[in-house]
Amino acid sequence: MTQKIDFLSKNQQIVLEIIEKAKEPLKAYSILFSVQKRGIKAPPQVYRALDRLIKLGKIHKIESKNAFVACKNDSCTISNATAFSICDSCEMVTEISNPKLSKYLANFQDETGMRYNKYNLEFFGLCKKCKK
Amino acid sequence: MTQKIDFLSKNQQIVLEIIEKAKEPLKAYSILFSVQKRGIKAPPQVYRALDRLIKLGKIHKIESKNAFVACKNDSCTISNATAFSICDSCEMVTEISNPKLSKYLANFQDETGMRYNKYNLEFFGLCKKCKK
DNA sequence: ATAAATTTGTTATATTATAACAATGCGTAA
DNA sequence: TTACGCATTGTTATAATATAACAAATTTAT
Repeated sequence: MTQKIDFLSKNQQIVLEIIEKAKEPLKAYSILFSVQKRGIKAPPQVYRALDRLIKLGKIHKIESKNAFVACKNDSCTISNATAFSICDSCEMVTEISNPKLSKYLANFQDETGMRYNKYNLEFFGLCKKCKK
Repeated sequence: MTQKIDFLSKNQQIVLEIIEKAKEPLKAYSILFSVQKRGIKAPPQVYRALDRLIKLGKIHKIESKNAFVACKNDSCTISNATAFSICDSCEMVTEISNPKLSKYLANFQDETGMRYNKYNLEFFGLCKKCKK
């Protein structure tokens, strides 16, 4: 049988904890270094945990940064519709949860008639702090 | 003086040509291999050309694939608003140019009042061919 | 309990990208 | 013209990101 959908292995819990504590997106190798004391020794262990956590919607990957953030939305158990706000100056990343936006994108249909089951949107600009 | 904005160096022309000819997104190292006959020998030469072409809006990077596509929109000279349609099965990528979508995203404002000068959107699904 | 299947650990290596510095070209002011 | 400063290009080396392949351990099905 395949792994139960709501169960996290030890490694997955450790990795998730680190990412949830972090105030900014974490890189895979920085996660690796900070969990080496806890018994995770090699990249595949981290990447497997990351893959699984992504599938569960517990974390998201910021593609433009190759970094990972915890999903702030408690009820989010799928990872098929994500939008982020990224500051070009301080690199702050926040997840955007805007029902209008989600609805607009989920229903978007292009000229070819192709329909989508997943999207990722990354906005870049200067955050309030950095604009001052 | 800084490089003229509408002038492409030899390496930039070569790299652009390869990407324009390709029917699918190209990876940096696959570009490198195919241009070695033409005198480009090392990664930094390719990456510099790619960076410049991106800034000029001649090509775009598909972040989820670390691959590069030519901009189909002739008049596109900036690279600050991109949207792509990506087939999960055949990996086909096409640029979406939908004025409504662009307008919607360009004007999007989140709760924090942060304003954006750039966005990248990637849609995933099955293309017509693969859905059959 | 044992075989089959899945998950986890481990080693090695592939892939993607950039730092650092040298060589070359290019504009300009003496 | 030449020599100086500055930007661009070439080159070597290496950093950063990610996965293949297989072994060991654990779980599941019978």
